[in-house]
Amino acid sequence: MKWSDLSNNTCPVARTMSLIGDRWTILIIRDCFLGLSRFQQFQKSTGMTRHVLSERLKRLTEGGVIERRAYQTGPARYEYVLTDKGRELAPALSALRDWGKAHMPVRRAAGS
Amino acid sequence: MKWSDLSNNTCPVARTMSLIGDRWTILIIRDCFLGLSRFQQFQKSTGMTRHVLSERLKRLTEGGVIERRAYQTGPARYEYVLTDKGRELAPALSALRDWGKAHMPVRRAAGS
DNA sequence: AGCAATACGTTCCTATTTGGAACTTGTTAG
DNA sequence: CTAACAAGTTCCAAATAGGAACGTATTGCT
Repeated sequence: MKWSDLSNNTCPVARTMSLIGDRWTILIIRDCFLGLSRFQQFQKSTGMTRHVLSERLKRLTEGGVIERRAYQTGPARYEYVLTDKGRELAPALSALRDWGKAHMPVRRAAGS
Repeated sequence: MKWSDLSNNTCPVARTMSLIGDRWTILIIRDCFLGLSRFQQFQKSTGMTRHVLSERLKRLTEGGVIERRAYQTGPARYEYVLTDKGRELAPALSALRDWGKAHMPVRRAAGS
């Protein structure tokens, strides 16, 4: 079975992952909660490639988690902000953050 | 930047995702919460390939989320159960499930 | 004895996804 | 006229996932 066939799974966790379960996606959503909204901001903050960022933003927009909107014409520029649906991921993000704080200590880099 | 370089990120969400943020991983953890513990059970339940399942179980075991233990000798057979650390993912799983129930309706297959 | 079934994997090959860098587009500032 | 900014797209190589077959150790059936 392919990952992409998960969207009609009877399990709600599986359906959730089919939309936000790809690499990097949850970090974009985290950035949205932190107030970031622009392409370059996401790219710099997460370190992901433009290529993948572009694809993820498209998917999240189609999925209704974020909304794409022009913040200037001229050279058209867009930003991405959470929808109500997206904001309701707050409890999930909090839980993942709390778990990370409790169970995923930062390993100090060698030689520091 | 590579996905695999995320484990020492200063953000706890990023560190969490570096361990459980790969495809299928959260569905394995869901299955553990549902009481499944064996290789074939996970494979049947999620539909993922043995190949990937094997890799994920290794990683979750190394990460201390699950524990691998023999449930019979003879033909050695192993099962995988959540550790305390793993069980503490319950709030995150609940949040993802609730969000899926609320926002990810099942699209009925064509012709049903 | 010989064969199928069970069950945890590994191996091999192909297909899809990701990583990295360069390029595109439209406008303003120097 | 050139550089800078900012949101992407394009191209290619590297890594990961999908699918099927194979390996291994034992039990039960005939």
